[in-house]
Formats: sequence, C-alpha cells, structure tokens
Amino acid sequence: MLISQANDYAVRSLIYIVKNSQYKKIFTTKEVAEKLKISRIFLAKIFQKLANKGLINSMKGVKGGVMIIKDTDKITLYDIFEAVDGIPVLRKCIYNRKICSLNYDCGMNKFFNKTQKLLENELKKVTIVNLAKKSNY
Amino acid sequence: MLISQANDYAVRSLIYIVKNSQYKKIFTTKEVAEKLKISRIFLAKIFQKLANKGLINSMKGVKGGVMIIKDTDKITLYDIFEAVDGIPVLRKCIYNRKICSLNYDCGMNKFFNKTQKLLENELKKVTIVNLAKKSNY
DNA sequence: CCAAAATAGGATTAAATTAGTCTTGTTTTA
DNA sequence: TAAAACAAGACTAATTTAATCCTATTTTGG
Repeated sequence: MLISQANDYAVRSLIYIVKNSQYKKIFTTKEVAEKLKISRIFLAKIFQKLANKGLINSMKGVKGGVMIIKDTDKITLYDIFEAVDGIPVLRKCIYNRKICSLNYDCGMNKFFNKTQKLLENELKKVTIVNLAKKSNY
Repeated sequence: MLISQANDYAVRSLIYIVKNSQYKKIFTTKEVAEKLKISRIFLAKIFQKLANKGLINSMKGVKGGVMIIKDTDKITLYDIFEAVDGIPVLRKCIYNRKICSLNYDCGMNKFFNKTQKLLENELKKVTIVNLAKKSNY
C-alpha cells in the first residue's frame, strides 16, 4: 500500500480544519483527534511534521493549537504526503539506483519513471479545498 | 513503496527467460537465481505463484524447470504483480471500505479510485516483451 | 528400481517498516 | 504559578515483507 495511515490522518485532519474554520482558526490536537477518532499523541506527531514543512503553524500554551498557514487552495496531496512520509514512490530504485544489486538497466526503469511522474502529477492536482468540498462530513 | 522486491524479481526473471529463449524453453530456478543474483529458494516461491496463475508452467524432476506458457506479448506488469502479491493498491480502503473506522466519504475516495484505475491501466500497457526489448542485459 | 535433480507447499524465522506510546521539557495565559 | 497546550527524541508494538527450512513428490538416466 502506497499511502500510509499517517498520511491519511493528515489529510483528513486538514479537511476537518478547513470545513470548520468559519468561526475559528486554531484547533487543538485533542479536538481533531477526538472528532476523527484517532490517537491524540500520534496526531500530534503528524502535526509536527506538517508544521516543519510550513503547511500549518502550531502555537504552544493554553489557547494554543494548530492553524493552517499555507493557502488552502495551494496545499496539495503531494505536499501533505511529502511532509508526513516523504514522496510516495513506486520503487525506491527510481530515486536511488544504488540499492539495486545489478548494474544494468532492467527495462522497468523507464516505465517506473514515467508512471511515477504521472502519479506525482495527480497528487499535485488535488488541493485540500477540493477534497473538503467533496467530503460529506 | 508500492512494488515489492518479489514483484521485481518476478519481472526480471521473466525478462531473463524471454531474452534467453532462442535455444531452449525450460529454465531451472537455479540458473535464473544465479544469473540474477537472488535467492534460489525465494525465487522458487515466486515461480510457484506465477505457475498458479498460469503465466508459466513448471515441471518437476531432472530436466525440469519452468517455461513461459502465456503469450509473452500478453503478459503485462499487471498480470505479474497480481500473481505475486495481488494488485498493488494506493490505499486498501479503495477495495475494502470496511477497514475505515469512519462512516463518511472522506473526500479522498473519488481521487484514489480514479488514480488507482490510471495506475492499473499503465500496468496493463506494459508487456514482458516490451520490457525485454528495453533491458540491456 | 533407485539415486539425483527438480519443483510443491506449508511452517517458520528474520528483517524492515509502520503505527503508536512514553517521557521530559518548553511555552503561554488566566 | 498551575494548567493546558505543543516539541522532540527514545522507545515499543504490530504488521508486512523477505527469506529460509523441511518434508514431500515427480521425473529421468543409469
């Protein structure tokens, strides 16, 4: 499976935040975790990663929480996945030829390169705003 | 990573067989494993799976080995991956909604469905003959 | 007819990755 | 200054993937 649980949680959390940000901008990990029925501590780790990549801002202290800071129509699935786990790859040898024990072109390289780009393009097309509109939660 | 080591071995083995079948049709696991520098026993397991799906035929006994039986220009990456590990999926929830703890449409479903189909189409386009031509081994 | 060379298939083990937790620390605000 | 929040690194657990082991069974040449 290409897309991890953590990636999934990240996307759903951002969707939740987008869909509930008419009246407030800051959301605690606790609130989001409870609403999505996921582990608070695990989600905190995920938010840390999103914050490190500048998708969200996190504020400590009472009244703290996280807030989306990148334009929500510019945050794509690609950005989120990259922040959480690194870019999802079909085969690691695409990006790191060294891990292959053979030193010849196995014939799959061209195919995987092409298909990887195709996949990345798809991931770049979908924004968090798109997704929020489609989610019926 | 979407494509496992076993899948990779399967494809390379078939490429090897295609590229070396001018003079003989039957190849032992031993020969293929040695040429590709992979574990003989592990490869045997992989060949079993390919045989169960009717891509190759395997013959026991001295002078035994495996032989491709499906038209080599009809064996696609999709067929091989499916035989070895099952169809590679972006997210399992695409094929099994039950594994999701939430009972709402998270917004990613449509996207993942579309992209999954796109990926599968790509996998179906590439035949083992194609790959053998591109491999420089 | 039997020994050697093959594959079959189930059980098991090992390694790697992913998922989740714990602990300690810092920041903020009422 | 205590409570509520996030930060970050170490750790543990669970799952998946990779690889091996063991006991058949089949085939063929001598």
